[in-house]
Amino acid sequence: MLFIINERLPVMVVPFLEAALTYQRIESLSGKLLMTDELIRFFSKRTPDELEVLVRLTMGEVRPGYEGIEIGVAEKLVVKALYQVTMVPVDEIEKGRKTVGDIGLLTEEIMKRKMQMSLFSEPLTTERVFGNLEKMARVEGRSSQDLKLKMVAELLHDASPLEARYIVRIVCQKMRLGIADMTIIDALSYLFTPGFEKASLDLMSGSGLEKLHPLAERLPERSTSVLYSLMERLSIPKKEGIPPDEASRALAILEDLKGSIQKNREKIVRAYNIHPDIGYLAHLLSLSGMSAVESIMVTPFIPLRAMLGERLSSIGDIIEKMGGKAALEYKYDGLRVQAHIAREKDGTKIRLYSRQLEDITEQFPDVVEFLRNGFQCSSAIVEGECVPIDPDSSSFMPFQMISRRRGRKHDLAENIDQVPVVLVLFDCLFLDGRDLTTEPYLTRRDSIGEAFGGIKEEIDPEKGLVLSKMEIVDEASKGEEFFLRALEDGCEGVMAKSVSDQSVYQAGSRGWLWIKYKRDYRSELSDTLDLVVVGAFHGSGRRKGTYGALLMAVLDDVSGEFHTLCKLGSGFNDEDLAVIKEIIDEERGERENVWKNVFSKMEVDVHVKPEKVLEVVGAEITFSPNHTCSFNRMREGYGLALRFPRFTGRYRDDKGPLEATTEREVESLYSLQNRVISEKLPERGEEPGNDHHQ
DNA sequence: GTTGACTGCCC
DNA sequence: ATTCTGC
DNA sequence: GCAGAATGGGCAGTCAAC
Repeated sequence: MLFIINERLPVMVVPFLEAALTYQRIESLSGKLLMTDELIRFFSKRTPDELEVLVRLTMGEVRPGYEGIEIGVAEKLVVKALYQVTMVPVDEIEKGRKTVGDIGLLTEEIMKRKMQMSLFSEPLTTERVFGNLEKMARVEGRSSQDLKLKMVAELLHDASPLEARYIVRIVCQKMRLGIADMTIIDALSYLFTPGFEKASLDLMSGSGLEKLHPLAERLPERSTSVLYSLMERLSIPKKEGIPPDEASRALAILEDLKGSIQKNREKIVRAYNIHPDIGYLAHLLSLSGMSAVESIMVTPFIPLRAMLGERLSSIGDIIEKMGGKAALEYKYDGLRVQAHIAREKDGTKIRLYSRQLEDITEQFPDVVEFLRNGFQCSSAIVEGECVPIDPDSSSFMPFQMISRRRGRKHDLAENIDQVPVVLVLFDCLFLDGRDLTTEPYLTRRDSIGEAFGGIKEEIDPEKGLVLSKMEIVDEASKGEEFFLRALEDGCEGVMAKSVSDQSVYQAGSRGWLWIKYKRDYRSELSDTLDLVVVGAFHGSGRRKGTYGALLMAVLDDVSGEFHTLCKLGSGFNDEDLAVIKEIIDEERGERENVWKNVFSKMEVDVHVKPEKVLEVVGAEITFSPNHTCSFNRMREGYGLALRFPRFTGRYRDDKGPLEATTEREVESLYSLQNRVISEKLPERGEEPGNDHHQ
């Protein structure tokens, strides 16, 4: 199935300018329907191969994400290429990045200024752009950076400024058009729903609809706006001077059509969720129509998109949302793993996929062994969280431990010894040839036991397979108790799961059948921090012209220095962004003037005098190689940082920088973060709060 | 051979 | 991961 | 409520530069 586009025939001739103009129009529009119309127009009347390439380009990809093919080019390399093409000095380009806030737009501007000489260039085709992207993804080894750079430069050289904008964005995989996978699927569902032509003819042939003929004639364009405005006008027949019975007949035809589009959209979405490659689906649709897409089924060794959960901040709300009853499961802090297993003639084949569906089998041979030993059926897809454990105490280790295994290629054997893991299973999506994604939660959970007989909720480092701890609750107090126990046992929180008959596995979507509930969603359980702004970073995209993130520090009240704990870029609304810009522009200054008592390893765009205090909340304190809070005090060579930091919306104008959270306070939060919980718990008669951070 | 910038992918 | 926004 | 786009900490790998 691995093919190389260049080798396919026929050669396509879609000018890249057409793509660029389409993208430009999409960006300038507001309203998803209008954007969809542009896409529809762009995608229509293409061969299957052309369509596939156009879809991939629009997604900013060469191959589906799960194949793990990397272009390996991002902003820094683009800056170099841009320099090669325009001879505008790198530091000038860098300066522009800060004011323009979008590497694509910046490229366009610089090209406009500097490119009078490219009259002899060859017009770009989408094929050529795509072909170069593929080459970029393929090259590696010595001088590969140079080659990639040359390929970007080559495209830029032949591109008009507008085309350059999008080449750069495609290369960096940041299209920011306001459309992405779901809107492309929308467009495809319009394009491949049959019946537009017939509806058009029907409307044209009826009597009394003459006023609508110009629109009805356009139906085969498959534009959303044509369909919607026809329907709107037919719904007010009197005003339009149309016979009511004619109108309702016509309306019924269009309702019908709209219904089919909706149904087809759902079918394509379903296909996408169980075969997450839109380029492939587009090709298939173009070649064989909807029926081919409908026949796509859940298949071992094709990873499904993971189901995600919504969030709520109280157990009571969760139980209410789920109709009075919910299953609560521990939410383990590790790597999400989708395991595909099948017995074959020459043994049991097993592959592991990450949440983004990358193949991570090679990094976890121990997990593969656990699965092989425990598996009692013929084929299955199961899902779980791979968590690092301390085998002596059977307690969980911090997330940072397992990060050391993810993606590792070297010294695997030692690494496996250093970071033992177990796989905590929580779902079963496929068993012995049967697709279970449409079965309710409790059925799927039972199937885990069927696949792995004797699997238990207790951690068994030898066996390596664990069933996620679960309890069905119908009152908040019971749920709270379970939640606190989860925290005590070293988990992030709980995942509530609907136990209704409708509780299917919603691959790829974030619905209300699963609801996340974490400690830091609850203010009583997570302390907020009052941090001092010491630096700022220019924003990009919709944050251009304001600061995208701030560098935040604590006070070391012994030395009077400010030490950094995190950057902060989440939790700001538009007003906050504007206010913060003013604050910073007031306090900013030259490094040597304003950073006399600031100790930071991190470079910033703008140095800020430690003055303003903002309230920040995060999930937990971790060791940090980048931040200077408590540097060398808790661990040699490391400081402390805040995981998942965000602004609470509260400006602590009542506090000066000397009243900010101190380094010592952060240290004590770090030491206490696992114990505080157990003090709030009733006795359990088991081991006391396990301080799982060694 | 070692280091550091850059990139991509985990959360 | 979390959060905000436009529709 | 959905889809999209801002942003966080931190890890490993790759490659260029030393």
